[in-house]
Amino acid sequence: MKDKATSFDIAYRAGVSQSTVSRALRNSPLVNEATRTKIQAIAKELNYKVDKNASNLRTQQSDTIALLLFEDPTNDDSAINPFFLSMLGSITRACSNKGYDLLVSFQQASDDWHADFEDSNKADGLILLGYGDFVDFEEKLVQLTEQGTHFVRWGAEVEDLSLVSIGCDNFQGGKEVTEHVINQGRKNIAFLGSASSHAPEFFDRYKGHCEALKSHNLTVNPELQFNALYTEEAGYKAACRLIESNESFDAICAASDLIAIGAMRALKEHGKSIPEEVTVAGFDDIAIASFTFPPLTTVKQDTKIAGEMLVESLLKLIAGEDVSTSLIKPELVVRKSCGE
Amino acid sequence: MKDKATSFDIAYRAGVSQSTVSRALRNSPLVNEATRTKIQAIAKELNYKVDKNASNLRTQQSDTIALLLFEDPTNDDSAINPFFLSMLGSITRACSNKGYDLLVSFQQASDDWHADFEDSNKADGLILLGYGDFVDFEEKLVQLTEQGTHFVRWGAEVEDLSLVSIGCDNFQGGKEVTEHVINQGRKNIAFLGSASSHAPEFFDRYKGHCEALKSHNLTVNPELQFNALYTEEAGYKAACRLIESNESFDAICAASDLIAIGAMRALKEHGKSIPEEVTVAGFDDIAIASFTFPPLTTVKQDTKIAGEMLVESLLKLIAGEDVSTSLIKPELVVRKSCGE
DNA sequence: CTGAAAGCGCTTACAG
DNA sequence: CTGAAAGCGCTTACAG
Repeated sequence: MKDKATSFDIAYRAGVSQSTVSRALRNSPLVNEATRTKIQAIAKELNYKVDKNASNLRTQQSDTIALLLFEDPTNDDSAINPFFLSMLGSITRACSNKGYDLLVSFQQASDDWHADFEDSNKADGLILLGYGDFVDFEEKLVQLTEQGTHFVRWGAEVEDLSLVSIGCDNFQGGKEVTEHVINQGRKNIAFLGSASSHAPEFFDRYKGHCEALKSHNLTVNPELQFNALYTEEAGYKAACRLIESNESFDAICAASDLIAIGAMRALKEHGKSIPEEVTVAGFDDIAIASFTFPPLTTVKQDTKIAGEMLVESLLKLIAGEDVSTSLIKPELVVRKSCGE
Repeated sequence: MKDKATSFDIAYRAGVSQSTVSRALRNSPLVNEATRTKIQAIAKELNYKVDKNASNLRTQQSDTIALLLFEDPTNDDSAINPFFLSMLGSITRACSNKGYDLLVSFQQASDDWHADFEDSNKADGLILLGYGDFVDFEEKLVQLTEQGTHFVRWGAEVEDLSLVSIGCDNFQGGKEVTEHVINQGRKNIAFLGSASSHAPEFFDRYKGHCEALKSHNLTVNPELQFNALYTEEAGYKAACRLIESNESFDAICAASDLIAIGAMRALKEHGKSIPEEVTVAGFDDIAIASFTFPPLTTVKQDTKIAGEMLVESLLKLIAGEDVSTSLIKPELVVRKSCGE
């Protein structure tokens, strides 16, 4: 491998100063047209690329965004949650489109992740994405804000904290899907998913769920809510508890598709037909949802739009513009798991 | 936001020189224990982080790897292929474990992607991942090699090119799955997937497929091979062509799970029962494969191991060690789409 | 329009 | 064990 060319090499060949080379390569209008053309030709010929470490050091910005995907530590080695994987893809694409590079990092318990990337000048800003106990997480958000770090996060809006969140309107989504289930004639509807401030997204979906029940004059039976977090296994177990509880139920609204899929597995094992005996609905619309049997009725969170909004909001924030928290509209996707 | 602290700020507070600060923070054995402790305490207090641009510029390395995911340009805005998405996740995790950062970039037609990251000193090496016409792609690989870029790629081994590839033993996988189908009593087995050097992975799977047929004294009928590339839609269309061809067939081996899923859709639409009338097998074992109806028998490519091997091989390469191309063992995953 | 020069914040050979 | 100094490769105010 030959040594990399520097701007001095180009200057030498072009018979100009290194400053002029730098200007020409940045398309500065200060530089003479002919000189610029010549310099750019030489640069191309030498396969020259501006050294990003040097230019970033000089300009104190990196044109790079860091994506921190934090996960439940219990979930160590297993597959990444498909919804977040899809977000990862969409954010990567949105960054490419904006000419930014994306540094991706998975975070576990490490307690100083919050600042590393921006403080070490590797990224101009951060996108936070993931799950885990929100109460623990909140402290870190406060720290980040205090340090003046530029960041946006995916998730539910947080009261009393002035940070930019992009999230799905979970309340609305939970309400719409439950209304659909009610319209299919179901009355005893269980909710599988944690309903506490430790998992605010799920909690909002549950609140929307309850709202739908109330507005249709159905009673909210707390015995029909079972906690479950982020895995298919959690959904399976919650459904087993529901079945063994002897509460009567004819429908399940799950706080996520993965939970719904686990619930379907439990129902099948217990000989319950879907959707005849029990209908099942999910949330997220991950790719798998179209392929379950029966295909899963769910609420789509548009990851493509979400990724674009996260990136755009962060870039505005970095540019010093005002950015407001915003909600993405959920969309009911009717398949067959709640009847035709 | 207060200004970031530099090593000079720390030096000032600690009453030592900046060189000593730098040494202490890098845990150099040269530095006195007490001095080091003191300096590190101050650094922590000031929330100091080494400026990576400066240190990378100085050391000429970045502790960063770039992942280039190139895609078929026709596939512009749709979802990313789930198999590659899963690889992305596993590579990210493997990098984290090794203490490297990962720069992710999607590449389309752009014709000078090959060098950008390493030449601009943003990354120490490259991982190439993706699909598209291999013949076009090959030229770029040659260029990369000539420039002395450090890179590894996921994919089939390439003769005559000395580059490091990590890939699945596609021949073996194609052979095993076909043998399974034969053992289920099927004789007229169609293959859905391109069989040409433009898609070497698929081609190898097809070769393994043919080998299995031959070794069981079944004739290879070229009329039963239909081209299809990387999408569910392509699989659907190929299966339609198969059905309309009036060739008789009782089984389909697909070159990927996505193709298999598309084929299942076509079969169902044409009223063919799976697995009774036609069995279907895929390749990859993407997450969706367990949830199709019936669940898809397929060949697993272990993305977790693959990601680790790609990262480890690249790090060795960067360190100047010899690395050999290697193959990952495929694993037959029997579900119900080929009968019990 | 161009050049000489300073400086971004580190790491590390050199000298002690 | 520690410090003074050079230098990594750029960008950009300053002077012309």
